Amino acid sequence: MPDLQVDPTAADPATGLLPEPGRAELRLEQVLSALSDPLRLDIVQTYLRDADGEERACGWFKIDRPKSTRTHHWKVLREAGVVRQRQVGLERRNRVREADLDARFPGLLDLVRDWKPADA
Amino acid sequence: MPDLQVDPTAADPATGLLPEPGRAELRLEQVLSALSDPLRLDIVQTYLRDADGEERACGWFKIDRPKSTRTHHWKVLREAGVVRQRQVGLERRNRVREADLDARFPGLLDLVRDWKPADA
DNA sequence: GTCTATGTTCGACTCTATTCGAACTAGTTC
DNA sequence: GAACTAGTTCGAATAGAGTCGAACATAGAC
Repeated sequence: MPDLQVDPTAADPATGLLPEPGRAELRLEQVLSALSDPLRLDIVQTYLRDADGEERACGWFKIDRPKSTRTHHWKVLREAGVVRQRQVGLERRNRVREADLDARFPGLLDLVRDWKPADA
Repeated sequence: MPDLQVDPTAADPATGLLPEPGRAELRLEQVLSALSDPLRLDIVQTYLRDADGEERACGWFKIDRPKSTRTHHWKVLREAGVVRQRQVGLERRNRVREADLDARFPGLLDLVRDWKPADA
């Protein structure tokens, strides 16, 4: 008997979109928690500064960590609703959900854009 | 031989101020981390909404947790630079560092003020 | 088919956070 | 002095977050 359930971790076959919270489901505490890690803060800042609003594959961000670590952080960001991920062939293309975050938490992304890392 | 060092956790004898990071030392990731806990977010929001800018003792916030837990959360908030604590007699009087936070992270406290808890 | 590239999943480990009770300290009041 | 109060400190238990290697999956090029 085949399992007719849909894998809740899988990408939408039509759009390639991975599951994410809707705009109304965004939780401030979860977003803050996702952004409180320096590595993730750096990912989001790099996107905001250099990605020109385009989708960027994980590899575009030069993250000097093992692949499993990177996957973990992308997942945290996606589940908090900070980034949207779309599967295209082998790549997972990412973009920060600027419109959703600006609508729900105005000014927050500006703080991330202006952030200066501690050891800089 | 007496220890002439000053206890770095003690209140300033003159002002009663407990040690805290200066405005320039505030770190976005640390502030976000401090605010990512629902209990602490509630503390800060309660102050912003109801404290009228005045100092408030810990007991003024009706926090339904053991005393040791409350002490812990106040310490996290103070060390992140979110609140200032002043020892006055038996009480520890608290205030959110609105001017410092607005200067370094404009808009952040507005998000806290407008936050709606999950189970509300 | 093989090879390569991009990323996931799993399990384990470590480190940090959170929670709390019990004992304690220090003002205040009597 | 004793009693009360506001809060700390310590130690321990538990839960959670970050890190990583090894094995795996899948798409594309050849």
